[in-house]
Amino acid sequence: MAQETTRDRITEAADQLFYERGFEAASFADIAAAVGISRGNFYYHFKTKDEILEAVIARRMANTLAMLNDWQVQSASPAQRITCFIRILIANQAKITLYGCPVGSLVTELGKLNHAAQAQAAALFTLFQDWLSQQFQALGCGARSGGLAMHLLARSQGVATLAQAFGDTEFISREVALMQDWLRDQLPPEHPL
Amino acid sequence: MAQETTRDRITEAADQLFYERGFEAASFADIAAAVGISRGNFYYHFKTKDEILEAVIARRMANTLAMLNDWQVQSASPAQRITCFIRILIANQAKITLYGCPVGSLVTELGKLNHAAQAQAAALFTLFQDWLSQQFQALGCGARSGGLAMHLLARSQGVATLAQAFGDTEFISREVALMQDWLRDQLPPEHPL
DNA sequence: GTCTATAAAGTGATAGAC
DNA sequence: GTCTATCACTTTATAGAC
Repeated sequence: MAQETTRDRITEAADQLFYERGFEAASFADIAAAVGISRGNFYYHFKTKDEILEAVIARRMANTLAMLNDWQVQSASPAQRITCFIRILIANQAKITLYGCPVGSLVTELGKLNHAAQAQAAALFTLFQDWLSQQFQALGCGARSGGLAMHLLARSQGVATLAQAFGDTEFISREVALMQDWLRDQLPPEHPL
Repeated sequence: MAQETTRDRITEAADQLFYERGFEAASFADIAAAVGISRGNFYYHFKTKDEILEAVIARRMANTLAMLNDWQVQSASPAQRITCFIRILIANQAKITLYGCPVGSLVTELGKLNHAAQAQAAALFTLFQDWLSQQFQALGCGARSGGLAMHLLARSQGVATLAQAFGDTEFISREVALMQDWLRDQLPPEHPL
């Protein structure tokens, strides 16, 4: 692994600040302060704010792919892999309660701003959707797989939104249990949990 | 009904722009242009941007209460009333596909901004939650009513988020059908649809 | 590769004429 | 009640010294 460049440190700080404060609200000054460099130095690494956003989305894509591959390798069955997805809500409950879903909130904001990068950000959803769809396929759900994947994605989005609105981690636990019940109901007899 | 005041026209335009562009991104200049008055005149009616936000939230509270009362009066059964709620997704599908849910996106943004009005905005969710909870109570769902109401609220939030992300109205239709199936499953035998 | 200084435009907000 | 003019500040972005 190569040494972490200043560019990487900027991207990392921007990733976090875009999540915590939103894309527009997070200013260059905020990011520069977080990294510990001057605003001027900034433009040596990124020419525009949109370039930083692009780098942040690319970083998230890479991190998401790595996570999905981890789940793919470390889980024994498709049903267990889907359970990994459902349980991110638990693993990240503290941050979700404060800031919502990093993907959902970014895509929503970019949509309202009519920002060209909205489609790239939405591709993060597609990453999850395709992967989940593959798992449902492996379970034998056939043509229903894509719809089941979108359904689960929507469920977790809604949970994140309401958990943030009310600052309620208990709600996350209850809904995660419901999603696991739902998953059990989708399993064909030949693929129990 | 009294004549519409300039203050009302400002609140109405701000309501729409906060929805379409977001609270921070919608500037005084934008709102003033939409109403057709000068920026200076603005401050005769509202001293700060937070005051406009307060007025917008109050407006939405009043409109929501009126809508819930309408459903209460015009529907014959609790199950039909819950169906009214589910079907807002269909009624507003064009705007939802472009801008997401007006309540969810506002609450998420205000949370990220650490804005004091986040709690007031979240009270819009509580309005729906209490009303839905009453309907489930009337159906005989007892202690489960509050949880069922939150569950349905989360489902519709998730659908709005993904529909905006992908610009997909078809997805709304499919998920609305699933929600109606779900509702049917919650109904006790003595309260069919 | 990092800094200071600064430009150019937009923001919320104010003062005062009419 | 509405306007114009303006302030103080922040934003993204640039220029040039080191």
